[in-house]
Amino acid sequence: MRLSKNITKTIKTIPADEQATNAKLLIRAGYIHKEMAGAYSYLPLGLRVIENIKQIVREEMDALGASELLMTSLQAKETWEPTKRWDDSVVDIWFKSQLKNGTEIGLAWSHEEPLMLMAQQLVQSYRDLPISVYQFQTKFRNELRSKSGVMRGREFIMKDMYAFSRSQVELDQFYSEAQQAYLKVFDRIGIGDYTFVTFASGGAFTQFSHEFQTVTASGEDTIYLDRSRRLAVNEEVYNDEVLKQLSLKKGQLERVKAAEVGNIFNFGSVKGEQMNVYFTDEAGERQPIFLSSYGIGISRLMGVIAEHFNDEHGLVWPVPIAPAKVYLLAIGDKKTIKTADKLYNVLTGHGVAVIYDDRDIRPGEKFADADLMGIPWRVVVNAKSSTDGYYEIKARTETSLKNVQLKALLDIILT
RNA sequence: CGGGGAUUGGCGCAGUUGGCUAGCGCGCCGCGUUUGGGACGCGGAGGUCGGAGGUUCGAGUCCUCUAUCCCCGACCA
Repeated sequence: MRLSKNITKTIKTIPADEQATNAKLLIRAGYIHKEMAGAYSYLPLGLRVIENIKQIVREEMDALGASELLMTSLQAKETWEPTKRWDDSVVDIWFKSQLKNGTEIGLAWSHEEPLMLMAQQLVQSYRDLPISVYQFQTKFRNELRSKSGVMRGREFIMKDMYAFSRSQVELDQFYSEAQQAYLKVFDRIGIGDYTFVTFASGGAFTQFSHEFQTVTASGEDTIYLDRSRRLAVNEEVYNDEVLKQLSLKKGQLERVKAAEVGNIFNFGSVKGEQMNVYFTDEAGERQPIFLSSYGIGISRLMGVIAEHFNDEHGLVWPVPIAPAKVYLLAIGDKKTIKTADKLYNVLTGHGVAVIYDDRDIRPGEKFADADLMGIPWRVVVNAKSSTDGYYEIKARTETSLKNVQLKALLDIILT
């Protein structure tokens, strides 16, 4: 990406209508644009981060054997009535509208019910099971109060996966595999060390659901964390009995703020019974389908990571999700620029995502923007580079510079 | 939904007790000098003060209503 072609410009002043660190940084660096409270657009850089997160999640979900689909955001009233969840007094975050003919519709805040209805049609036999699907979808939730930048929006991107099983045993098996896959995702994204499986309220179906909570001061949740066991309990279910049940010791627990980046639910056969989704087993008996669902807040993750990884100069993206691996800039005359152009092509040719600052501005601004945008590697081509073949490279997380030749440069960047 | 704060060029802000052509910084445009950590000089463009109504000779400034944004709380399948 050539910065001269990018619609985004970094800004020095902090947006007055944002308090949250993630929003301030993401807006200043040109990753997102605020449309209204709780609704943000993803600009080119922000979209790359979103896509990078999605790709990691996609790979891990695929590894579980799930297949990707994409459902509609428009939902029918009838779909939600069997479970009573169309009712505003039961689910109070609906955005509702209607068709020209007066038919009521809702904007998707979850896809559990529509997915179940789809399964009713597509899944008939035990031979069709187990099966799991997932999607990256925009969810709409009419929050009374959205806040904290992209961490709690009225519109956000979520990965939701649904698994259909033939029995509780089969469900539990998948559930624990998915849990491992989730840990792997957060590891790969760069927040594995700060993200913990957390026991939370399970709703009407089971005693607990499992959340994945990332420790951060800006989090909305309070959890009690046992670091040695890498387990936590959400404050909402925290009591002596629960501690005993999980054999957690009060003295070893830390009370910390955290942001929920994932949540997995075990619905058992309840949903299948409620919505009349059955399959025929080996014996020819009609059995309710077992459902479990698995969410990851994709856009919230971007916010949580921005909150966690930054310094006084700006963002500091973990390498796997950074919008580019390299921030390339030239300092010097036309000949230097030509050398930088060449290097840009070489790097791009190796599949490296590069932000090439080809703007006609002073070096200081480029350095400042490289830092603010939080790109992992900064490569400088200077007047000498074209003659001696050395390029300067610096990591965003360090202050020391290295001068290396192309081969060494590639070694550093490609590993 | 309860409480608190805010709304003035693209962004961040200042505008004393109501008073003349509404200012400043950043950004933007032009010319020149600069070029390894957000340069500098000169010259420009751009706002009718969130919206509606009112008080007044006169309203960015006072009153009423309203919209939006931020924060705290409540809420969060």
